[in-house]
Amino acid sequence: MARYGKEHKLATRQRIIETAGRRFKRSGIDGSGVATLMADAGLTNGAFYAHFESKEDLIATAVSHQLREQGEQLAAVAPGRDGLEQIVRTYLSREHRDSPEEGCPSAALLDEITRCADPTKQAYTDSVLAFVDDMAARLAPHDPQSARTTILGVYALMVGTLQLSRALTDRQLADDLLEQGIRNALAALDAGQ
Amino acid sequence: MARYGKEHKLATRQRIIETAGRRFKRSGIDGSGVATLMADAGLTNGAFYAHFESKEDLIATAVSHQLREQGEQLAAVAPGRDGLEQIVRTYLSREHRDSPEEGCPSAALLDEITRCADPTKQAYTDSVLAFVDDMAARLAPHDPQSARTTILGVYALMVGTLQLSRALTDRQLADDLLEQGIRNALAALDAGQ
DNA sequence: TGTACATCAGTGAACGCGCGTTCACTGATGTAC
DNA sequence: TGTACATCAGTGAACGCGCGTTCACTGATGTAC
Repeated sequence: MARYGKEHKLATRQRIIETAGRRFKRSGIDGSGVATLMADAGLTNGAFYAHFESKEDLIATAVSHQLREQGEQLAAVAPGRDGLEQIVRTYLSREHRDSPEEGCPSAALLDEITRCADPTKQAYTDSVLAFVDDMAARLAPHDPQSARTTILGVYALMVGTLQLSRALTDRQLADDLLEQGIRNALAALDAGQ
Repeated sequence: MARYGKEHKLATRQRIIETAGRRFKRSGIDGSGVATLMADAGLTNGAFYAHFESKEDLIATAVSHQLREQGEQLAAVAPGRDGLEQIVRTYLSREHRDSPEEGCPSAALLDEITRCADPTKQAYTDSVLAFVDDMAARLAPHDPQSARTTILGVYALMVGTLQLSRALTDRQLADDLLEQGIRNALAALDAGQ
C-alpha cells in the first residue's frame, strides 16, 4: 500500500473531507475541533495544514462535498413526479430525522453556515444550486429554469421541517410534523407544475 | 437607584437574558462565550454564576424568553386569516432576513438547539407549543387542537425558508425564495382550514 | 543489485488564546441599637 | 441621629482545558548511480 505520492495524499484528503462532514453534522461546526476531525480520519492534528489552508477551508470543502453526495443520492431515484414524491418521503422520514450524521447537511448545519465566512456561503450556494437545478430538471424537463424557485422552496420547507422535528421532545408531535411536512412539500411541488 | 435587594438582582438577570438572546442569535450558541455574554449586559464574567447554574441554564432560559417575546409580537396582530397572512409576510420579509439579531430564535439557532442537552430541548418544545397553540387559536378558534399541526408545519416551513434565504449569496435568488415561501405558507394555512 | 541520498506524509509538542467555572475579595446598601 | 455590623451584587484573577495554528522532526518510499 502506497504511503507516498500524490495518489495517497489525495486519498487521505478525501477521507478527511468525508469523516469531517459526518462529524460536523453530528457535533456542529463550532463543536468540532481540528484535533477531533483529524482523529476521526485516523490522523493527528499536525497533518491538517498539509491538506487544508484553514478550518474554514475544510468547512467549505466538506459542506460542498456533503451536498454533492446528497445530490448523487437523489439522482439515483426515478425521474418525474413519482421520483420527487419518493425523495420527499425519504427526506421527511423518521429514519432521516433520527440519524443526522448520515443525512442532509443543510438540516444539520444551515444556521451555522449562515454565520460562516463569505467564501463558505458562496460554496454552499453553488452546491445547493447544482443539486436544486438537477431536481428541477426532474420536475420540469422542458423548463428547468422556472422550476428552480419551486424546488428551492420545497427544499427550504423540508429542511425546516426536519430541523423542528429533531428539536421537539414530544415524539408524537414530531412524527405528526413530518407527515404535515410531506403534505406541504407535495402541495408545493404540484402548485409549481 | 437600588443596587441592592431582590428587585435589582432580578432586573439584572432579566437584562442578561435579553442581551444573551440577541448575542446567541448573532454569533450562535457555541460562538458566544460567558465573558462576552456578561460584557453585553455591562457586567463581568464572575457575576454569571450568581444568576445562572451554568451556560446551558442560560441557553434554555434565553431561548424560551425569545420565543415568548416572539409569541407576544404575534399576539399584537389582528386575529383571523388576515392576521395570519400578515404574520407570514412579516416573517418572510427581507427586513427579518437581514436582521437575525432581532428576529426569530428558531431561524437563527434551530440546528444548534437540536444538539443541546435534553432540558434545553424540553424548554424549547414547551415554548414553541405555547406560541403555536396561540396561533392555532387564530386559525381555528373553535378547534385550536386540530390546527396545531397545521401551524407547526407552517412555522417549520417559514423557519427553513428564512434560514436558506440567509445562507444564499445570490440576493435575487434569496428574494425569490422568500416570495415562494410566502406562497407555500399561505397555501399550507388554507389547506389546513 | 546495492547503497546513498532526496522526498514528503504524517507526528507530536508547543504557541497564545478564549473557553466554562470557581472563589476570595470589594464596597455600596440596609439594619440594629 | 449616628455608628457598628450584616448582607450580598458584582469584581477580577485564577483553575484546567481545548481551541486553531506552527514547526522541527521522523521514517517510509522513491530515485540515482
